[in-house]
Amino acid sequence: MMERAEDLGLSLSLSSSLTPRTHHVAMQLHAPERRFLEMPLLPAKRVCEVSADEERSSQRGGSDDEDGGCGMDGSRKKLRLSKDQSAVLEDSFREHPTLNPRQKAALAQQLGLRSRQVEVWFQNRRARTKLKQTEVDCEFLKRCCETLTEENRRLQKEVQELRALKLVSPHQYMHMSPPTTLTMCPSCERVSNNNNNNNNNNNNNNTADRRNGVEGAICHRPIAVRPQHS
DNA sequence: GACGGCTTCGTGTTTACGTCA
DNA sequence: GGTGACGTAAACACGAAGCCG
Repeated sequence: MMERAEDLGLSLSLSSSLTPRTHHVAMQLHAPERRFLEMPLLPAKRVCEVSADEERSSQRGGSDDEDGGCGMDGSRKKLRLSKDQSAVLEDSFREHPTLNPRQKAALAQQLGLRSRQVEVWFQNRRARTKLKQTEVDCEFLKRCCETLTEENRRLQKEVQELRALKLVSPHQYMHMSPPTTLTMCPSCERVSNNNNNNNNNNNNNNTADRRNGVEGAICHRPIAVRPQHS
């Protein structure tokens, strides 16, 4: 079952997921958090019972198995989140791909989970989002590569034809109309006016592409222009 | 400025669980 | 109904980086 990109929060820019940690403490509760706090606690579908107010979230040493996480025989039991819990977490993720401690605690309390579980869910969620984004980027670059290969083939053919013409009649060649060389960047489909603007245009295009969610739309290729005949 | 402790994150791996042939 | 293969996701391990005293 494939999840749609929007379901995975792929509309979020990658950079937006990097909330500066310095803001964690300073951030105040705002609308989504208040909404979480106002919502009723959801019954957690648990494989084993864990007290809701457990707050030990040490990532190393204090494993979940110790702090109420099942597994009397040492095996870790897996909690399966309910649909409602997943929905709330998804909503929260759309609002904030990363959580500050307050948000995490509020979410954990609301869902009847441990902070550590919320934290792990967000980590896995970010990883899944990145994986999906990578797949999308890969697909995009593959298409770019195909386009460029095709273009390269066409241009090589054109060069061969021109060389053949030059051998036949240099005089005739000088009076020909310019060849139909590339005047448009295939990646960003922007027509070049002059060489000086190419780099700037390309950089701007990259920025614009990222804003539009087209990650990986990188155009470093110089744009060929029609030869100037003086 | 160097250092250690703490926390969080990204990344890769392990493993429990659900589904399906 | 039992079973093995496979996919998914929760949990974990580990190193990197930032912050703070």
